[in-house]
Amino acid sequence: MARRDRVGITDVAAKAGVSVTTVSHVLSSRRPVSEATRAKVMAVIEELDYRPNELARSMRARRTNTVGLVVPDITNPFYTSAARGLQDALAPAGYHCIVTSTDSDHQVEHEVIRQMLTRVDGVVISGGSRTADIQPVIDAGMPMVLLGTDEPGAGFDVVTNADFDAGVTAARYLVDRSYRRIGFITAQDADSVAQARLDGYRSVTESDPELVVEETNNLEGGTRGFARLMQLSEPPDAIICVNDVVAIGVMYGAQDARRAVPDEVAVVGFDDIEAASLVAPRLTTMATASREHGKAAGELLLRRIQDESREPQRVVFPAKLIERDSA
Amino acid sequence: MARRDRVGITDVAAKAGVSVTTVSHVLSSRRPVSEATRAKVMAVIEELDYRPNELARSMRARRTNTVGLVVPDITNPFYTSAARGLQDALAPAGYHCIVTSTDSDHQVEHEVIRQMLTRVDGVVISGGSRTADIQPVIDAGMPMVLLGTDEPGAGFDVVTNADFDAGVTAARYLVDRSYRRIGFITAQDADSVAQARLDGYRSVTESDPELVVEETNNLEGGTRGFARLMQLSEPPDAIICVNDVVAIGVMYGAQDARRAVPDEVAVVGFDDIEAASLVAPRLTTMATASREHGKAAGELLLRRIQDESREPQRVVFPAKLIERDSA
DNA sequence: TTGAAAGCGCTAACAG
DNA sequence: CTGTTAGCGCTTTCAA
Repeated sequence: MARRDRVGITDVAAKAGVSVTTVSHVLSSRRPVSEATRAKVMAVIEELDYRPNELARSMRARRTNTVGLVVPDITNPFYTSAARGLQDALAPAGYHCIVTSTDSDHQVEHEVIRQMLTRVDGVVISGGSRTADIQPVIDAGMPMVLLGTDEPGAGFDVVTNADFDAGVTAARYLVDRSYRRIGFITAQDADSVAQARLDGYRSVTESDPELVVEETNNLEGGTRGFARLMQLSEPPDAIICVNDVVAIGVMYGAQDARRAVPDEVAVVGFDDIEAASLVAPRLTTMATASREHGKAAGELLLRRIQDESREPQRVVFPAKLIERDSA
Repeated sequence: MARRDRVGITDVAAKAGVSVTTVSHVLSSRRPVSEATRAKVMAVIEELDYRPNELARSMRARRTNTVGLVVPDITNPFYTSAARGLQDALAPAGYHCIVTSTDSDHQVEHEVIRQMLTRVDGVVISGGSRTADIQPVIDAGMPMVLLGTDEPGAGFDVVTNADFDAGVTAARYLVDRSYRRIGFITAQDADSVAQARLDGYRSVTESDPELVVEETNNLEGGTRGFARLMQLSEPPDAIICVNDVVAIGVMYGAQDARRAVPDEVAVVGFDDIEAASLVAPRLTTMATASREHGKAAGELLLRRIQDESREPQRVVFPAKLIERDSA
């Protein structure tokens, strides 16, 4: 089955006995067309099943109605939700979205971004890209919003998560519920997100440095971290973990050690992954509004595309405490 | 910051003192260019940081190097992985991917697909779209591959999951391990995937109809289903669940009823969601090779774009048994 | 080995 | 109210 030759505006014009200009205008309503003509043209459009070629339109208008989304890995739930939120914002405006995963490879990222530049009206970039990687975007004067980064390099639209505050909220929640010694399990080579969460926690507890342990960023890390914390002369009665997987690991450690959660140790995680509500006891956690992040990024980007001289804006979403059974 | 006017091929030609034709040819190597000229042109390209406008290229070549992916919801892990696999296949070929979630709204789907038609070289459609919705794609002679559908409507490239076989494998695994009475919890208003899994199970057990119960497709459904199954005069010693969430629900039911998993009741799920390896005991499940699905779809699509008269092909992936602790 | 010029399908001045 | 025409930035005959 060969691709059928698309019917063009010329075909419509010919068949309707009018000029292409007129056809163009019945489509765009950018200038009056007599009712008779309009009807005739519409009939022909219908009959020929004509659809304007968006490519040609884009070329003329220098507007592609498409934006690019660059993420480390679309498979990461945070980015998945964000992508969905982005589409939520884009769809009503008739915008499409090209998604690319870079696996955090700067080379790939750089290349991908350059490739996109001529095909999109703007880009959403996430995953703490280095300034060097986004330089081409800046040079091209391409509308851009940074997602989930803490890049201080102001001058751009940014939407990000209040990770420090999330750390504060988690710690305070525990304090308010009379937990006295609160431990924290963080990840080895913590990224800025993990660091901010830890800093937030530190800001509310008079932290005994012993209470903060570094572990691998997985289930086993959590279990090990729990064991280490419990060996302290004064073990904690509550543990905050840098993310839910680690937190679940902690709960298994507790289970193995016959420590009741939350009665003997409370556990709080971050992210609200699906498993958080599926484990027993269900995990109390700080949820990131990832879909909202994406949506906000989309709205910001759309506004910037419309008005490139707008003042750069910074949107920060608070994490939301999801009270469940583990604390 | 106004969008800087992109430097075009004309600018390069002018600055290099050659014709645009020549510039075009040093880029495409579609005809010989003297080494001196080529060097000069390359130098100017470098200096001006010139990048050809892909839009204009696409328009001439009638090839956009972009494909569309239409899914019900990119947030569903199956589609997320598939999207990633699709990109895996596409990236080496220099193809990009426009992703759209339709929420299974036929209206949206129809509209989205029509919109895409002039912007992409092919589409991957998933989520059991009705024939009516994909009619525009067919009419346009647009290369297409159906993902995860069982649409018998042959004539298209299809990549799908061997759900029936997965049901068989799960049941047989249990039989081989000497479980005698195997129950199955399916979902109310089961879709074709659920139905195929159930059918596969039925084909290996001499099924006592009592052993198959319908429940809501969630954690509670699993727990309830477990309770119902245990009330049987001859309760099962193993339970297969239509998906992992239901299976986890079953495990909680078992826990509440003080039935040891897998010693008293074995549990097997489908999908291998993240939580499957995070719950205790870890859930044995039939994993769908979703990323491979997407990759295969991409390869099929690229081949069809190259050769539209190729014989339609059907790629079926077997589910993979992930042995863990629950069975 | 190189150029001039004709479009790809559409929109928007600029005329009637 | 409608039509003619000049491009958008590129590739590709056709001609030298």
